[in-house]
Amino acid sequence: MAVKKRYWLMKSEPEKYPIDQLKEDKTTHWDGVRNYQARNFMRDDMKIGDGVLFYHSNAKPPGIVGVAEIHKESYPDFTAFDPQDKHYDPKSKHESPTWYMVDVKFVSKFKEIIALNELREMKTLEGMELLRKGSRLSVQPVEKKHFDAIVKRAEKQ
DNA sequence: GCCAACGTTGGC
DNA sequence: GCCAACGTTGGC
Repeated sequence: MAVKKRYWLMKSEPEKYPIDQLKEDKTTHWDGVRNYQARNFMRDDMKIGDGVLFYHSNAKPPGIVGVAEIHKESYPDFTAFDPQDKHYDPKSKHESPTWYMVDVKFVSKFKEIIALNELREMKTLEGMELLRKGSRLSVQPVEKKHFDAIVKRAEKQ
């Protein structure tokens, strides 16, 4: 029985991993998330085929740049085991990993970024987590109506 | 570079 | 369990 498709937003700094890189790679593993709430979404709730809004953070301007989808469900984030890695976490053990990641697949890149200031002006996005003051979660759920409104907006570009 | 809004750590 | 100090995120 198919489970209802869910929608997400995932942030990436374009200096580290821009959407163009995902387009080239086609799929990638989403490593380096070190926040428990974000981890729980990835580990427990993300299913193959779920929709993902790809957000560029720490960018000029910040905003949503395209769509991806969940390509592989959660498995241990191996970068946490590597002492040489920036995201190394000695608390995470192979037998009981602390951190998990998923694989995402490129779907589309918007013709133009939908900048954060534009998103804030869209009435249809009222209540969206991303737009909440102080929102910092790098992996967050998105309501279908919000996901659809953003994709629709992108199609009008 | 500043700083608000968190999240984490560790002393008590 | 409380909470001050500290670290991080990320917009501006």
